[in-house]
Amino acid sequence: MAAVRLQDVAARAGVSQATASRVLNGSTRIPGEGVADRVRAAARELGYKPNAQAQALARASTGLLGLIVHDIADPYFSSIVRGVQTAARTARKQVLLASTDRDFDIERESVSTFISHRADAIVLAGSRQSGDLDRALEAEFDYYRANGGRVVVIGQPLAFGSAVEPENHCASGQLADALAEAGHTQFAVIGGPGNIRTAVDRRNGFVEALSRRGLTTMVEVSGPFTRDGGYAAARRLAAALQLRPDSGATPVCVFAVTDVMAIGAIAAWREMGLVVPRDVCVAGFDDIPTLRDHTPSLTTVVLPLEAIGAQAVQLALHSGSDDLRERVPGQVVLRDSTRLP
Amino acid sequence: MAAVRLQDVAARAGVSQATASRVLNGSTRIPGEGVADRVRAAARELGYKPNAQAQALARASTGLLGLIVHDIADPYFSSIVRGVQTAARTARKQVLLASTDRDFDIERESVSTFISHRADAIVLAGSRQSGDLDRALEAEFDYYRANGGRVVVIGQPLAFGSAVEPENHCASGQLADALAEAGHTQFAVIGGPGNIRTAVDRRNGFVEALSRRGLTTMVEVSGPFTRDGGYAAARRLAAALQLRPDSGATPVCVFAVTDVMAIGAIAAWREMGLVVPRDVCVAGFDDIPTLRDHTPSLTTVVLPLEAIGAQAVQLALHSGSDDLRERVPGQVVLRDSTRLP
DNA sequence: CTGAAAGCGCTTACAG
DNA sequence: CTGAAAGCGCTTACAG
Repeated sequence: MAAVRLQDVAARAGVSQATASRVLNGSTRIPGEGVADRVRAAARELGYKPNAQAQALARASTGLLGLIVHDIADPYFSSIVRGVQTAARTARKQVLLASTDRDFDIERESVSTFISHRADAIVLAGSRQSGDLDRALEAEFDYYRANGGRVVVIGQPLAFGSAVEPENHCASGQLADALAEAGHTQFAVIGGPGNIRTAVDRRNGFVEALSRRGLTTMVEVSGPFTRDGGYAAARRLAAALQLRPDSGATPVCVFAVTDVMAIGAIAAWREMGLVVPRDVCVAGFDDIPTLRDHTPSLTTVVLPLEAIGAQAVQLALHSGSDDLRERVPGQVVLRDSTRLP
Repeated sequence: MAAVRLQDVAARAGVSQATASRVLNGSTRIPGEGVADRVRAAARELGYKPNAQAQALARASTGLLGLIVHDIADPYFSSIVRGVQTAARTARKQVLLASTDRDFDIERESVSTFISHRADAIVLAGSRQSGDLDRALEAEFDYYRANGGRVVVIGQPLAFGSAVEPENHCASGQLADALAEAGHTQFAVIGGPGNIRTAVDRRNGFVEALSRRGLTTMVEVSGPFTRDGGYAAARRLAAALQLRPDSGATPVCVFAVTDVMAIGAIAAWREMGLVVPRDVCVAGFDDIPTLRDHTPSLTTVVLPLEAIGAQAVQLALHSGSDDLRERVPGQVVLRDSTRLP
């Protein structure tokens, strides 16, 4: 049994294929009521389903939205994807998903494949190298944009394309201020990869706000943007600061540039017998959903993750060749993990 | 600037379109070296990218894999999706993702859309109503399968299609046994929706294993398959059992049919001043990644979530019209949340 | 080994 | 308002 085609519907309704097409999909010029009804009835009886591939070929657009994330299992990204999904559904777009495992080769391949599939837009979530963008990737995007494709990035402003930009630098500064005003005097940082813009911005925003108050970080360590990256970095940090359980000393306040890293850090310290916030304090960034049930509750900068995903879809759907930029502020929330005695 | 077509490549290489097609995509009968090289060079110089839509129309398959989950932000599903992504990538398939928000209407629409896009296979993750499957959904699938589409479900065996089935009933029984052998004597259950097969199987497996030992649950409550569902159910359970902080009584052991619900339950109890496992014990199911950094550590049944996603892809890619069934055992792991004094 | 031509299932000017 | 026909960009028997 072959799939029923538009032609089958047309034959059954006793009209031409063009007419059937118009009543079933065409917007303007809907044929006379009687005809339209006959066509719709025929389509229903036959169980007609338009072939999206054929429609895409005949029309300009595919209705496909390409979405690329570093790791779909990371709560930061899965929250964003949720927002994208919801917005895409109301816009009647289908989402083509790629999770790159933080591998830039895979990322580039994904872009290439999405272009082959003629996605109407490509959303790139997760920051990239700052400075010189991968040459090959840029070439892909140039080609894509030249052919009418829209690209929007979440997290880093590229030299081209639209962007949804969390105010990482500014919000990190506000976090530093809030912490200092809460009485913290000693700071340290667990940063991310040096070629990831988001990591760098957050670290800089924090450190610069501190220096404005005449404060300096005692130590800085860094690692991959993952739970394990935070875990490993935290061990090095503990060694550097010679942290001891219940030493009685004023706890150092550590800024982990990501909630996920902060959680890894807390796990590492717990294994060493260190208690947060008694022996060491820590703040994160993002406000991933997981935090809700984490102990101790984590001080962080709240980012509206789902809304960010939805906004990316809005920018992606925006007709017009101009590139848009949407800034998203973060909100500092102090919780148990930075509570002073 | 229009996208470069195969014809452009052929012209530049001085060969026919058929030849260009064969060297660039066709498998058998690769033309002579010289010709092939010229075509490849032309394709590279022009930046040719095959139009996947056109290829899909001309060939039989689209290379698309439709994946439907209840909620992409739920760690259970995002872990599975990660496994699907990885397997799909190695199989060179693209993933079309739909997150339904646990709405069966949206689920049906997603299936319908995936069929329109002529996905080669559709993977449905998340259990459905047991018994009478949504009539409309079934009709969609019948049509789809009749046209060569493969469907594979994760979690529930449908009347048709392939399936990756965690051994919910059996593993829950093993969990009950392990708990009883650890010394627990009083039990309760936080179950899921009555029309969700997975929830029912897990509850039954647990309760039946208990009864084999002459034990009965003291109370059973249930709620939606979510963190908040577990939270609300836990409050009702606490009221029913009249749980009090530090009462000194032997803690009741509660089986929440999902880790996500168990985490919500612990949060509810914590707010009531109840301490796990001192005042109440709890075990979950799934072993979502989040558990790794949860306090207290949660007793659960480990399911290889990513592997399950990967297996679903294998079944989806399996050529042949026969339906396959893959059973996945769970492994009980006892942790702090059920530790007796 | 290579090419001319038909066909995949739709949409959309262009006529009537 | 409706239809005949061309075209979207590929693949693939069928000939040569």
